[in-house]
Amino acid sequence: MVCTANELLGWKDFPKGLRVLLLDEDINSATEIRSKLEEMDYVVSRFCSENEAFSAISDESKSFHVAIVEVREHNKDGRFKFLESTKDLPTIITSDVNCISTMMKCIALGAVEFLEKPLSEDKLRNIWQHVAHKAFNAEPKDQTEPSKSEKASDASDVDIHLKKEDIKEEFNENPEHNDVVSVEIDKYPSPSTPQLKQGVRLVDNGECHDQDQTNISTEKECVDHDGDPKFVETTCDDLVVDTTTITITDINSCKSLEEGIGKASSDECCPDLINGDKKRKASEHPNSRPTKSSRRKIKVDWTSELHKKFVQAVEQLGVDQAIPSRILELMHVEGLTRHNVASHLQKYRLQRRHILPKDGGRKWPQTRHSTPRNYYPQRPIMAYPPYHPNHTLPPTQVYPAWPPPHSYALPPQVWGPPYYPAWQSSENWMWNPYQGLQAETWGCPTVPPHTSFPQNASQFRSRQTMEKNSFDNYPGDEVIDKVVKEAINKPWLPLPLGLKPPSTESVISELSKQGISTVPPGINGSH
DNA sequence: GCTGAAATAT
DNA sequence: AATATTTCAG
Repeated sequence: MVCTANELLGWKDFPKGLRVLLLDEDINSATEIRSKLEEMDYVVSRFCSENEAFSAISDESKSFHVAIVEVREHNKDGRFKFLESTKDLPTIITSDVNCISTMMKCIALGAVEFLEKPLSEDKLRNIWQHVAHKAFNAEPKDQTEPSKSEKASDASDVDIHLKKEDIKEEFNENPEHNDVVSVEIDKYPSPSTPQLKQGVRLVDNGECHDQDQTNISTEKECVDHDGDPKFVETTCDDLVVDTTTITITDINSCKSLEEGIGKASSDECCPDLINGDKKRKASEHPNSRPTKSSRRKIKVDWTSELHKKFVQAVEQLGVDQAIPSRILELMHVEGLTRHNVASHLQKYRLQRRHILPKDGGRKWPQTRHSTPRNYYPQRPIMAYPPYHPNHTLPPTQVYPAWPPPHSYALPPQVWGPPYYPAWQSSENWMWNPYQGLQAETWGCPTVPPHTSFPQNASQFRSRQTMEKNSFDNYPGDEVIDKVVKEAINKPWLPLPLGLKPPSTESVISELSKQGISTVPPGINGSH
């Protein structure tokens, strides 16, 4: 009875000649359907009762590829029986009464599709799909290869299960419907329409069995990915449910750890905390709160803010005196270790060494969430935050004291940007108020090209002038000479570490000479 | 015990 | 490949 794939492949002009069993009491509708089907070169046998249909089916000489069965309130029991008895025959249910519970039961009993009357040509034209689907679906069973056949039946089971879930879910809101369906669903062994399958897959959220070996592992992978520091940027887009879940988890863990901070966090805290969790899990008891002694060190994410602090400290000490322990002291970041600082300092110095000899290397590898800030041909870097209409900030907010008080309250291993004005997202952090006034990158304060901000430019030019003065404090050599020259010629480039920034007083006095009287607080580490 | 450099890990 | 941590000699 069931059309095989081979048959289909050899079927010339498919679906012409498709034999359709039509079970419809209503002569008018039956006639209409028949004529439409016959127009499409389908072969239609119409029956008024199940018994007639049964006998036709049992007649070896006739075999049907697909059935269209009309269901009404008074005949539904018989139709249910018909469905149960003809599970191999793809059966389309049709009715002019759109009773969802009846239809659902039909579907549960194996009907491949429900079509509401009247049946248009469009609806009827593609009924062959069920035949094809059945044929291809049934193919493995016809073959002797055990593994394949097993797989197929597994898949079928999954589908059934999913369908069940689907139905239950859909019926949850309506208990009355629920028992109609639930009684017999379990017996349902049979075909599903392509549509159903698709629907099922869409509904599939990974809760299901079998297949879930795959799903689960995928999910695990996803989780692992999420544990990766890059998670926030690279989410598992294709697994919506998983992503959402993980994201929520992330947010939660982030929040819980943030509670100690009592302030808005940056995007960055989550990945790192997650990362830390992951590491802990990998090396210790999962879910256990890590004790300071036992846990492996959590990787410090040197965010731009943290690094800013670092550079601040280094500048404050001067390169010569900048040693890890003192930097650490000045940074006032709880949980940060001397080792962390030492390591960072090492990198800092190495990079600096690489930078100093020539200009070409004036780029620092950017930390995550950082954006290259050295050359922005099309997007000048500003030393002041843009004046957004919605963000009229008081001066103290634009130039907060350094370091901000919050940072002292940071819990261990949380070094998110310590001070983020509400308007400042990680995306536009480069507009931060310190820039240009503090060397907040690797000794690379970013200042606007003076064409954009003449006022600032003159400010910085004057700073550079003064730097030349302070340069006298250092033993000169060709390299330094070159560097200083360059620093003067290119005031927007970073101030070499070997050059100490001028004192606040001298800056103020210089600025006032140039007619700039308003100096925001917090400059040059003066808090 | 600290520092800085190198090695190693992620 | 970049960057953080760990190791190790001084």
